[in-house]
Amino acid sequence: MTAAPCGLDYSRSVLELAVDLLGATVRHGACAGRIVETEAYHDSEAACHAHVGLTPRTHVLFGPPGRAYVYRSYGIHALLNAVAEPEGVGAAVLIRALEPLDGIGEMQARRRRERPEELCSGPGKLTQALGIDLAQNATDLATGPVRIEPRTGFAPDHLAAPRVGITKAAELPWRFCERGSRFVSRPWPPGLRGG
DNA sequence: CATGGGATTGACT
DNA sequence: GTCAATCCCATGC
Repeated sequence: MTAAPCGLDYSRSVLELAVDLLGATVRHGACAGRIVETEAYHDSEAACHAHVGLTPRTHVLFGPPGRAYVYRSYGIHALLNAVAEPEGVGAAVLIRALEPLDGIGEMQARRRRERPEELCSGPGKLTQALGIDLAQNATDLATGPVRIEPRTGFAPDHLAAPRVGITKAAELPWRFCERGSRFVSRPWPPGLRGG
């Protein structure tokens, strides 16, 4: 038996952090959800924004671990990441899906959807549901407006698979989902389901 | 300064 | 299955 972790170490390997964030809670205002899907990004591979080096956009990624990296995707959506690894390394974990916990009425109003499965089952959906936008970029995830509370107890059983929606470094299995969750952004390929 | 490309989503055929 | 919405920012001239 290993001891249950009592905190999150954002400075560790982005792959380890991506798994460790499964089961953690994201909270913003009155809304909160349990992380059921993550993806890892690292400056050593081409899908990561930090791959181009230090620019105004990637400044946060290369900064201290444990901060939020929020950026606009396709001109429409805000996507939430947790910066990982020591300062000087550009790496982050993309939060891709949550299981809604608190403030569900508020999430339903923002999303204009009723079903819990449609509130946070995607990286753009969960930021809309929780009211997270670019104003929260670079804020501290332990003390800032957007907080991540470590899970209590053991890590959920999970599956690894290739990341979604990228064209570069698409072969790396750096997507992690809680096994059996109905709140993930999209179903697993046939044959992998239930693992 | 002009251009092009997205770590997406929802509506539609 | 296809496709448009819409904006930040990296890149190139």
